[in-house]
Formats: sequence, structure tokens, C-alpha cells
Amino acid sequence: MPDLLANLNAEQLAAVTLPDEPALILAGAGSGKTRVLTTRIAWLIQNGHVSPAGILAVTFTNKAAKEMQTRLSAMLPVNTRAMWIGTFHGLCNRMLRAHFRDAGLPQTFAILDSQDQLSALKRLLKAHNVDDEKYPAKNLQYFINNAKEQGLRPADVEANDDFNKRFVDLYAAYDEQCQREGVVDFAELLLRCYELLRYNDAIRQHYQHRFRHILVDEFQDTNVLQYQWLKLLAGFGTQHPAAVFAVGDDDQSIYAFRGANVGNMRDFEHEFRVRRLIKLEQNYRSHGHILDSANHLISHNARRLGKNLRTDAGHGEPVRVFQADSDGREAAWLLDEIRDQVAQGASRSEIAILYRSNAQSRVIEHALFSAGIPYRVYGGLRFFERAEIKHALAYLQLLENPRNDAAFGRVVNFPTRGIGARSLETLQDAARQYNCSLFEAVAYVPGKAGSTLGAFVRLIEQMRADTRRMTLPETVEHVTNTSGLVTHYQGEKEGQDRIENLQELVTAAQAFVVEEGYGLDALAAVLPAEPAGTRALAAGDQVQQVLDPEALPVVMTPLVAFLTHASLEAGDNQAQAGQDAVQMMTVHAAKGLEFDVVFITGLEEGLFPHENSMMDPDGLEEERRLMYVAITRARKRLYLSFAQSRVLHGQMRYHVRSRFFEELPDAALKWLTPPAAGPGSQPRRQNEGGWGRDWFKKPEDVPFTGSKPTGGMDRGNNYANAQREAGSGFRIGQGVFHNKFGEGVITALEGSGADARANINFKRHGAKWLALAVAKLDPID
DNA sequence: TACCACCCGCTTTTT
DNA sequence: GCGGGTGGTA
Repeated sequence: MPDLLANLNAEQLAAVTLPDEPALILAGAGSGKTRVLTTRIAWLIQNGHVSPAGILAVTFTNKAAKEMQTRLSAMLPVNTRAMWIGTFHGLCNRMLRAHFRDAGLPQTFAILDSQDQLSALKRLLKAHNVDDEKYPAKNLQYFINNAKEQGLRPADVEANDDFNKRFVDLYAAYDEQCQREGVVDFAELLLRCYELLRYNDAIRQHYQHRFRHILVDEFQDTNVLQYQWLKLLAGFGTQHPAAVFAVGDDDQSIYAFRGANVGNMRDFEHEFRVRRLIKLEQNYRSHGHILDSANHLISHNARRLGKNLRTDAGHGEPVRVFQADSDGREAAWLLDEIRDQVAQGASRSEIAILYRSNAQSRVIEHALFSAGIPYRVYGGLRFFERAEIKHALAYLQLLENPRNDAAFGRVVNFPTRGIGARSLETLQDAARQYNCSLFEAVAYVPGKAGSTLGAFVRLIEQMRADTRRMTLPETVEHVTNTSGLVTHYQGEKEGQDRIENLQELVTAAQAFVVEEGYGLDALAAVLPAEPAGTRALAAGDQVQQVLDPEALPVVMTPLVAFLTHASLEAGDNQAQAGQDAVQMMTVHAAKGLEFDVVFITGLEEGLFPHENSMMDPDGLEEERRLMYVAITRARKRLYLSFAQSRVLHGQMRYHVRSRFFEELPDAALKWLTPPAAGPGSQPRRQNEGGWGRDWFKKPEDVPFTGSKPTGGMDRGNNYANAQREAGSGFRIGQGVFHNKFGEGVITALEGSGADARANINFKRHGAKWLALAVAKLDPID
């Protein structure tokens, strides 16, 4: 047997071999956190501290859970399937499926993603005739999720004024609606599971007895409810509590805005009486200058548990800093550096471009696209979130549970079948009157509306009958065809992609059956009536999942399993440019990843730190942690850049460079451009190596980089464009005086020669487009 | 019912 | 600058 503990450093070894007691591991970026977690599990089992069935490991993302699972199977000869490894939501789902009756849920409950939840709320507001100006669905969604994440039911929420009381009432009404329709939102999965454990002694004791070791990844990201759930599951305060092994990094806490409570780390340390807090400070990722920058920056945060990363790698290259006079120019420079790097043998997928907000990606994308450099943008729509996929899934939901009004509403008239707002209103009235689902209410609608609706009901029922003996992939295919979705998209201009996605859904169902074994990780899936293997499972067969000898069986159909899978794991986002591509993403999305070369762009006051966070100290500290996360993504080479002007929300904005530059060590930085004054500080010393590229020497000669993209036509030389359009004698940001409109600032320039126009934002008269050949404009200052 | 024109708003996001 | 939502019209 390979020695698990070989090659661990002293800190890691100490963490892995801790006795069976609560432990808090402060794991810095790149310190081998996942390795410690998995080795700890393997070590515990190998040394007989616990059997696989006694392990519960919880993460935030499916990706992290899968990674842990994979590494463990490689490490351990034993069956890892008895362990519970998953996301908070995945594990809660599992418990709720096993105990659906005790949890007060229908066996086939469906899971709403955020989109579904929002539309459910819109439906609710309409049904209750609520003024959606005063009570926007978005706000209500935030209110409800926030309450649930604090563990609060409507009765527990304090409402001091009428406005909040109304929110509480709507929260209660929403919960009722969900219950009636047999659906559960993400936060509800956790809260419901928490309540199940809390109010059901037998179930709680079963799991408390079973899970002797609970390991938590990214502990700094847990919210109040998740911490409470962990305490309950671990039997906190009981005679034989489980050993909780919490791994986290307070310096990488960047999700306070969605309810993460870093305070959980402190609370855990005190409440569980953690005897030894272990810090993993040896960094295996970044070179010295990069790490120095990260350490230096984060030391400006006041509230930390305290930690300093070190590395054995040398200083490495300096951190390169670039100042551009516009966002377009920043992008042009980026292109140049990337070309250099690739020419020197760097692989494009090892180059990451990071930014604070998604809006910043456009300019960069445009530049990369025009230059023909393959790139991949993270974020955006994911597979199971696409409209056509959602539609197909809604039909499948209706096969499983016709009471699902959300699914009903989504597809009753899609593709259109003559059921308009009028008919739906009648139907909703009927549903209210008879206190039943929309599907059931169809029977009470008379006349023409009743017959078109009736046809829809018959369509669904026919589908259900047709698919009764079909396998899951056959069912999916049948539904995409008979629903009319494929035919509908055939008639659409952009429909081909959507049809391909629908076909991809069939493929996904096949993969779900073959590769993932119906998502039942222990495939002791058995047919009650026939011996397994005599034929493929039909989508509607009852399948009993025997997780392990100790577990209570989970009974569900392949279809429900697939639908759950679709909600809980939204899938990859569009895999653009499959080849070796430059990686583009927000800093948030980069957490947990690493690259040889990293560009952090748009380092400007107002953008990063973001203006909405600059007001309060907590917000600023989170921005700083975000910057810390960004810096620590880089292995060998780090670039920081900012632009003095950029188009934001369609308007030209001017920024000074980010205060974070003032918080980085001079010795680690190399300025590629002469630094201009920063926020409240003096220009820095000049760098030793000169300014490099000749075209940066006189930026004032090149005032305009075409804020208006010329389309995909230009072959990526923004610089040439800039020269061409500079002939007007005006530049963006220039102050001008007009006889009639007074003082203003040029915010955009378009066209050239006689057609040249300028958009000018006048102090008194607002923004106007003026032809330069006609308008008399005098430059000021 | 379907399409288009206009309006607003706008940080980060996994499940 | 763009996407989502809405209201008016053919």
C-alpha cells in the first residue's frame, strides 16, 4: 500500500493525522488543501478510525465534490461509495428523498433553480394582485432566500412595518404555493433538511450515529443555516459528537453578498473548543514576487485570523504593471502580451484574463476575436438553463407531476397552441375556485378555452402513456418530438442551435444512465418486479437505491433522478472554442483555479474596488480579499493593468488607478508604463527597464481607440483605427464649448472627415450628437 | 398572437 | 451597450 503520508509537509501531516476531535484548518491559497482533505479521509479509514460509511464530506460545488471523489478512489482500495460526498444541496436532497414523508414532501418533488423560483414568485404576485412596482419579485426573492438562509420561517421573521409585513405574508404564501405544487427551491432544500433533523429524533440520531467524521471544504463560505445544519448533524452538544474537520481560508471569503458568514470560522473555533488551529502556509503554486504581493496586500485587512504564505520557489519574475489610456488600448496591449507569450511557447489555456465584472469582458473579447485568438469566456448560460432545455424539462416534469404549475405555465402555450392570456386567466380562476392545480382545473373550464386546454391535457396524458415502457433517453427524445418543440424551432431562424441542444439533452440522458448509473452512486438499483438486467429501466420504473447497508433506501424513478440532476447540476456553460484557448472570467469564477500567466485587468477605483463596495469598510475588505484571490491564481507571471478611460453602461468614464497598487510592495512590481498619479498618492519611481514598446511613448498622439467597435471586420489592429479616426482634432474626454449649449465633454466620436460626429455631454443640455463639420466647437482647457 | 419599439438598470454567483 | 420586460399595433 502506498504511503499516504509521504511528501506531506509538517503542517499538512499534522492536519491529516489529527485525533478524532474538532479541527479548524486555515488553508492558504495553493497550500494543498484538497490534498489534505482527501488524505485525511484516506488516513482515517486506513487506520481504522472510521469505516467509509462513517464519512460525510461536504463542498459547495459539484466540481469540488467530484474532484474529491476521484482523488479518493485513486487513493483508497476500498469502496468509496459508502461515503457521503457531495454539495450541501446534494446531500440535503439525498436525505429528503430518503425521508420524503417525514419531511412532508411528495415523493417526486421537483427542485426549482433561481430562474424557476423567480417566475414562481412573479406568478404568485400576479395571483395576489400585488403591485410589482412596490414589491418587485426580485426583492421578494432576495428577502425569502435571505430568511431561509438564516433558518427563519415566515413566523420567525420580525416585521416592524407594514412594508415588511407584506413581504412576510408573501413569503408565507410562496411557501404554500410551493407545497401545493410539490416543488422546493435551493434554500428550501437546506432548511427542510435542517428541520427534518431537528424535529425528528429518530432520523437525527440515525445520522448522528452514522457519521463519525464530517469534513467541510471552503468553510469560510458557509452561511448561518449551513453551520446550524452541520452542528445538528455532528451532534454538537451531545455526548458523542462527530469529529468535524473544517477547512477554510478567511482571506478568500468573497461571498458575503450571498450570505456567507466568515464569522462561522471564529464561532466554530470557540463553540467546538478547537484545541489546535492548524495553518497551512506553505504555498506550492506561485513564485516569490507574486506571493509577496498577495501577502502585502492582504495585510491591509484589519480583521483576519492571520496567516502568511511562503514559498520555496525563488522570487521569479516581477509583477508587471501596465497603464492604458483607454479600455480599448488595454485590450490591444493584452493582445500583444498574449501573442508574445504564445510565441514563447506558453499554451493559451494557461493564460487567464481576469476582471471584476462581466461587463468588462466585451472589449477584450472583441479584441481577441478580431485578432483571431481563441478564447473561452466562463459564466453565462449553462446547458440546463437554456430556454429550449427548460421547456423540454418542463414537459418531463409534467409527466412526473402534473400538479407542477410552474412547468404547466411554461409550456401550456409553447409551442403556441392558441392558449392566450385570456384562457389562462379563466384557468387560474378555476384553479383558485376548486383549490387545485392548473392541470386539474382544465376540466372546469367550459367552452372554446376549455377545449384548447383539454387538447393540451390530452397531449400530456398521451405522452405519459406512450413513454410508460420507454427508457429514460427514449422518453426524452419522444417528448422533444411530440411536444412540437423540434418542429417549432425548425421554423425559426436561429432554431438550429436549439434543436442541436435538444438532441444534446437526449445524449445527456444517455450519459446519465450509462456513465452515471442514474446518478444513484451506489448502483444497487434494483427493479422490484424483475431481476435487474433483463431489460433497461423504464423512465417511470420505481428504482430502489440502496446506498449502503446502513442507509435507508431511496426510491425514485430514473426520470425524477434525471430531473433532479438537471436542477442540482446546471452543467457546463457553452464550451466555446474547444481548442487551446485563452481563459476569460471574473475574479469570483477564478477562485480555486490556477494558471501560469494571469492578467488582472481594469484595476481602477470604482471598478476594482467596485464603487458599490467602497463605502463601507467590510465591503472594501471583501474587495481586497477578492484582489488577493486574483493575485494568488498566478503561478509564474502576473500582469496588472488599468485604463484611464473606459466605456461603462454606454458612457465614457474616467478612473484613477486602484488603491490596491498602493498596497503592493514596490520591490515586486515592474511598471511597463510611466505611472500616473494614483488615489491620494504620488507617482511611483520609474522602473529600471525603460518603458518598452515604442507606441506607448506618446499616448497623447493616439487619443481615440474606437469605443464603437467596427464589427468583426477589422483584423484586430485597434491602434491603426485609432490613428485613422484621430484626424478630427478632438478626443474623447475633451472639454468643449458650444455657443448654444455651453460647456460639455466629448463622450464619443464616430465617423471621419465630413461625416465625423461627436457625442457631447453638455452640462446644461445633456448628451447630443453633433456633426463636427457643422457645429462650432471650441476646445476648452 | 406576434413582433417591434422603447424603457430601465446595471457587481460578484453556486446550488 | 445590451438584455429583459412591457406596451402598443398589425
